[in-house]
Amino acid sequence: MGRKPCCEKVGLKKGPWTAEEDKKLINFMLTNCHCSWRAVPKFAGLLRCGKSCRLRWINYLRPDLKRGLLSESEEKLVIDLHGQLGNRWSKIASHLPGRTDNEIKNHWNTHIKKKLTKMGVDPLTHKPIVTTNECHDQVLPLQQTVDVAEGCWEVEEEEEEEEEEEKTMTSSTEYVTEIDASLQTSPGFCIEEVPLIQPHEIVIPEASTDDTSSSSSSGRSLKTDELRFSAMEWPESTYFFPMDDLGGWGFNSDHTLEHQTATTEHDPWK
DNA sequence: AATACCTTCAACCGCAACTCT
DNA sequence: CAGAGTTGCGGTTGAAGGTAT
Repeated sequence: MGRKPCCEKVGLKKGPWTAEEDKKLINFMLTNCHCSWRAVPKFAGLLRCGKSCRLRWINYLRPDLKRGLLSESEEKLVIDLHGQLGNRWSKIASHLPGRTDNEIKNHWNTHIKKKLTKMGVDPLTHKPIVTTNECHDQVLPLQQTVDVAEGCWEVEEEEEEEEEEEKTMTSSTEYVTEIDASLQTSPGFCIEEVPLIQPHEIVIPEASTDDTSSSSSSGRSLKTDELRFSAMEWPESTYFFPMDDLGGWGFNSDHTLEHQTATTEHDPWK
């Protein structure tokens, strides 16, 4: 006898989520975050199983998610952590605020694996890929592995000019420590926890005088437009897009949620 | 322009771990 | 303590978009 399925699957929808479903889930999660996932679809009015809702929320809708490709330092950190932890993606993700295990796993499989292979490092073992017998069983110390990785990225930087980012870390291990410290000091927000925000608590900040916040600019300059809540402050990585030109979920001026498809010219992630 | 092939990543599935009764 | 229910994790799939021919 098998276990009962996590939910009644008959009549439940599968596949990509629609904007309407997203809206229902976000509205529900922002006001009723303390009920079980199994009950979420029922109360949120969704024809999905709880598991699917959980996945959608955690991997895509959660407001503290960072979007876009992993930065160089994040990639290095992932390699470093993968060397220590293996395919324990959730553990790795816990060191990268705003990133999900699924995202990191995907990025590893599509980008990092290739990069490591290209530079002669086995992505599974983190050992150099060798053909000569003399190098068999030679295990690279972790730091050496990372150094090799850094060499590769230096080459890449020349090819594609990267946005300058503060990379003062002398090693990825140090970076891990720093991130852990920042997590511990973050103002009362845990990735695993969704803060209870009532709709009336949502406030929109005054427009910044900073030119870079104008809607015509691209990329992370939108930071100054990020919305804040009176009850608490969302972490740095939280982005609620203004509704004029960016895709994704955002709040209208009357504080209602709305989804909008991005125009490619303004979508910072394209 | 049409087609085939490749890449990406959101979403699914099965199972293990954890929690509750 | 045992069994049922719930949650979380990691592997895998497949649709969509991009690129090559």
